[in-house]
Amino acid sequence: MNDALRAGVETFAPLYIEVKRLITQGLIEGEWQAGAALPSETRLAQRYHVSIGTIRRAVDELVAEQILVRQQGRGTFVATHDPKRLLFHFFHVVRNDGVKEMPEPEMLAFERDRADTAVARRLNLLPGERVFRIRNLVRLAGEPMILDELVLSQARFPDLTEKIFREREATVYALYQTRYGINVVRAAERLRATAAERASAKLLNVRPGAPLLEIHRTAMTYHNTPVELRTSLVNTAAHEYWSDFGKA
Amino acid sequence: MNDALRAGVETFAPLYIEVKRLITQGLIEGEWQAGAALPSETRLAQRYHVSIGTIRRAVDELVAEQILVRQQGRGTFVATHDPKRLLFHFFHVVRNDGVKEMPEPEMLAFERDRADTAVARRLNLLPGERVFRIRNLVRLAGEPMILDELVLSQARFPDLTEKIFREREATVYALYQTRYGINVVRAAERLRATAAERASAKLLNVRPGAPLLEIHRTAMTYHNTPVELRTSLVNTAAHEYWSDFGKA
DNA sequence: AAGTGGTCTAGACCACCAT
DNA sequence: TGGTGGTCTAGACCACTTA
Repeated sequence: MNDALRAGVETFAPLYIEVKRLITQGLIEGEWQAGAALPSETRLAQRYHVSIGTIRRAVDELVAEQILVRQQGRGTFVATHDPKRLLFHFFHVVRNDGVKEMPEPEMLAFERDRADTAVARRLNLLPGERVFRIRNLVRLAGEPMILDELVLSQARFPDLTEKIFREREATVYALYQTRYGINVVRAAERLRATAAERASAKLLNVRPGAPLLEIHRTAMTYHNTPVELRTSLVNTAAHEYWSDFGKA
Repeated sequence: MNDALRAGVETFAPLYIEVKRLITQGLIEGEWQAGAALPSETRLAQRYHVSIGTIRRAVDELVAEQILVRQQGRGTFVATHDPKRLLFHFFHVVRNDGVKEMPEPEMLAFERDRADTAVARRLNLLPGERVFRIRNLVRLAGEPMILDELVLSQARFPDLTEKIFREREATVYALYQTRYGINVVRAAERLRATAAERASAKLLNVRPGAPLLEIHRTAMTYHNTPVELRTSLVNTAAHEYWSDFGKA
């Protein structure tokens, strides 16, 4: 594109970074929906007036970030939130012997609330903005194992109701993606050990004061924009949190 | 290299993977020591009879794995275990407000033992092989915060003594690297919540039964070969474990 | 000024998938 | 058979470091 696309951009970046930004923009604007195929690399090269090598460099990074998926001979696709992706990329609790079990969530409460300063900061909202608070009990192999609370901006999920959330057919992130066009692409997690309070202990079937793993997650969409806060309490008597999935 | 280097290799892999393997082999054999510069990409291309593009592809991956470090205009270097690398890549405990504090370890015990079946499996040893067990109390900002136990194969660290370990000048991984030529390049960690036992509680200055974060780490060198097991007990009253460093 | 890594190009050939 | 991604090449030019 030789400066054509760069015109008007103050700060110059490598071409492949610009191309990556343009592709991401297309994803944000819904030009390519989840599961859809992108144009072939040849066509993308024509469209952005760069060589195929530059396209490949940009797509390489989006594939590394698990935003796109390449399939040789078929094409390049927008990653979808199927159960497999959830398990491998966003769910890190594993049985002691290494077996991954599919989480089975049950909604306990669905409330409307307002963001305090901490929530506002972490969700990029103003203090006092409306949020949903949703509590779930998650079972593994039928046993209650995780208690979590989600916080979402009402502005971002305008018509979300308790019924929609409870009766969804797929994972929570698939709901965000299909109904609201919000594609969660990354999650940052912070962990600590804590003691079970009476209410949590009862739900998780442990004694009050028992050690639980507390996980604070911020789930993000493109450009690291936060869209969901989640606090999980995990009974790690027979399970562990695996910190390094995926690498080599 | 057009099949020249591939001759004798049964299972064909892309050239850049072969080149990556050859460079890694050079690192294992000590051809390039920690901190040293590799030959320039032009020279590597000549040496392995491939184009510069293929060299770059191989080096790209080693850089992504933090095994090599590129510096434009200067060259490509073997990553060293300086305090900064430790903090950013291998030490995930951070103060609640996000400030990273440099860990200050104090050796408590240095013992010789034999591997039980679990240790043997995780360290790729035979049950009964000799190991070191080293316990440390780690302070953050002067306060006791982490209790850890390392398990190392005596065969891998032949002349290691209590004195050498205690009087080392740099980090543990720098010691492995400079004295034994073992470069720790990756660590896998599994976490759980546990209750403080009497002895640990006393050392960490918490009450018995207080929740502690238990971290099981396997530190690995090239080809995911395990070289160190480490179990840490962390007081997370004012600290957290950050799970996703480094990404975007 | 010389040498290094960083970007970008254009094109060849291969492996795989759909039809 | 035609289209897709995957690999590999050769070379140009740029940005940065060192001397």
